Amino acid sequence: MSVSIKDVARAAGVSTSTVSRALGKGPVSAEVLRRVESAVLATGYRPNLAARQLRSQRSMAVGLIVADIRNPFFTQLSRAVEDAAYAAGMRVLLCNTDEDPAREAMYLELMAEERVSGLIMTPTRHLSPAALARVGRPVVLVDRAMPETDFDSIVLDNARASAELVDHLVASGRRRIAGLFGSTSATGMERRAEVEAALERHGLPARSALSLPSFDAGHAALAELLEREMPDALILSNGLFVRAALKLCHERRIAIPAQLALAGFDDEVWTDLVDPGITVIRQPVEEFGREAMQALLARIGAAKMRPRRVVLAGELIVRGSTAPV
Amino acid sequence: MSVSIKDVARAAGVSTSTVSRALGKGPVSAEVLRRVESAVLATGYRPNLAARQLRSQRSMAVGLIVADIRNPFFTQLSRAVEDAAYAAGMRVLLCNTDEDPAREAMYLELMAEERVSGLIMTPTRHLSPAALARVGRPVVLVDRAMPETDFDSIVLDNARASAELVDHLVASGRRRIAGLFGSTSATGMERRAEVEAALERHGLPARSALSLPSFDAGHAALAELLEREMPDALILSNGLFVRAALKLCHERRIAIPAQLALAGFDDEVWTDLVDPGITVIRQPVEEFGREAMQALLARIGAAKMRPRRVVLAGELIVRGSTAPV
DNA sequence: CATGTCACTGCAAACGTTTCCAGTTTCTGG
DNA sequence: CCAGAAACTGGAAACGTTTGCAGTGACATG
Repeated sequence: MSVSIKDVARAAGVSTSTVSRALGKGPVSAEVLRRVESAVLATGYRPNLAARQLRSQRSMAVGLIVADIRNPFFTQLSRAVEDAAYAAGMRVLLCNTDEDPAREAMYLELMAEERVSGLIMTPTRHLSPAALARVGRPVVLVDRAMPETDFDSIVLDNARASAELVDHLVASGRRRIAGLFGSTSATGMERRAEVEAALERHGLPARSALSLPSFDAGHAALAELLEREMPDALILSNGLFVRAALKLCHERRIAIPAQLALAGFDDEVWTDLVDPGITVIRQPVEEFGREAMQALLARIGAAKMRPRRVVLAGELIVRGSTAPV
Repeated sequence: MSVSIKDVARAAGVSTSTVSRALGKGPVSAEVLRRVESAVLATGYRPNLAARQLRSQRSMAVGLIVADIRNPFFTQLSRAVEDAAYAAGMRVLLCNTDEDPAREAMYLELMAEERVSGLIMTPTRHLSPAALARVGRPVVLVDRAMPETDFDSIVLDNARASAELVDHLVASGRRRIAGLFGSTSATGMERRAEVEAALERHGLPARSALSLPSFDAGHAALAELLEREMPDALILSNGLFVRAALKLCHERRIAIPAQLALAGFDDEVWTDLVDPGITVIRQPVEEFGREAMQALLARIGAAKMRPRRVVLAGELIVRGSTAPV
């Protein structure tokens, strides 16, 4: 049916071992190499990756587990990871957990079955390090990782970014600052803590809420938050929440920035298209992806290394949504 | 090293064949099934997918080749495909061509090597049917497909959508209607032809330009287009172009809809957050993905079927960007 | 000339499954 | 009670590679 290495060997008049070595990096004579190459062309041979993987016990595939690819942050991340992976001759298996620990666990299983050579993921808060270790492959955590984790991790400097946001809002005259943070991730928790700490440094009260990181959940949480006691500024811990906040302001005819200032994480494509533009922390997402892949390849190469943590700085982009009143 | 089916067989006191049947759907006694299941648990066995694929010649993976996952249309599409695929017990291999025929060809090669059991793709205009057939796997085209293609395809009713856009703009008083269309896809070509036909039916002149489907290229093309002769309405054949047009209007302080009406394809998340909201054709993207996967599975099941074409209707969503002046 | 080294090659054994085949037991109908 | 079918099981042969081992010559070194 399909043409195998045997057909190539026959066409080139050599053994299958020699073909294998000619295609790989084993030592072969120039003459044989030439014959094998033309035999490959003549027969239209394509190596069977399953056979190769079975024999060599290496898969040339990495897993990428994110919450939801439709979140632009993860979209960008995945694209960067794919590019880096293909450049290194590896393929990517993408999974969406929808922040559901059960799906997360299922996909970890699947990755183990696939014998991926490594794993990049944005874990939920509920994933135990033990479960992660049980996968038995190198793992790199991106965007979300407890500070004291045993795995390599690439994260934003959340302390600095949170402080910058708070400082900026205070400088622009806001005093009643509320925040909404993702409830499922270590990152959400971290940003909340850092925002509260920064507020405390200014001697201001902290009003923070948690929500599942989805547009609808965020929208509902914000509605409730604004209901209780109207703040004069809102800090949103991710792009979905920023969008939900903006939508809510439109619906309630809340004037930005006059009545309410808006600032958050993630510089999505539309943040400078709306009026006023939204003040955000831009995260170096592409760099997250590249660094993650690089860390993973290093880890695959040398399993025994102390876990490495890469902390990247965000960039505060000031727009009209936080203009002084 | 890793635990194989042999270990399970030994633990359960049966042969490997029986374990295989117990795990698959072969006939086994209840007693043996029980023993095998507990042996699997006890040993922590995970089937080796490479071995399974090698032996059974089936890969349980489908390829998905799109232009760029960062385009929200493809993001949504890929998510829908993934969901449908995982539901059917299949994995997805995602590739981004960036509209580059060379990369497209390379990924087709790769898919062949992977022995994917099927392929879903949004081809560039330059991909020859012959090259596609050479992959030797079932292929389903999504979003982009010549009407007379030999492959299954899922497409938008571009004729109707284009006519609706034109009719709406004319009804709202516009007469100098220009369009920008993606140059790399059959869809861009089709929409251009249909828009021009609709304009002709109204006895109006057609002014259309082509551009690579990226934000920057679209932005540049639009700048040039507006330079030459200012239209009173713009039709944009994809979400990137809509965004580029809006950005350009902001930069040039062109008033929407007073000076220029904006309408296009793809209802991205921000189209109702900007002011005025953008009039668009909403495409049933999730349905594209589901239908594509379903068609692919059908085709995998029965190779010999006449090619089937699914045409889905878009929905015109009228917003302020095309309000009558 | 003897010896060792080196570059190259082929043989054959894996890698972990599934599946064909044949064999054994148990059930069913007459 | 027998024949035949049906249900279940194990043995062994694949699937297409890579790779350890051993063998061949060629060539340099002493």
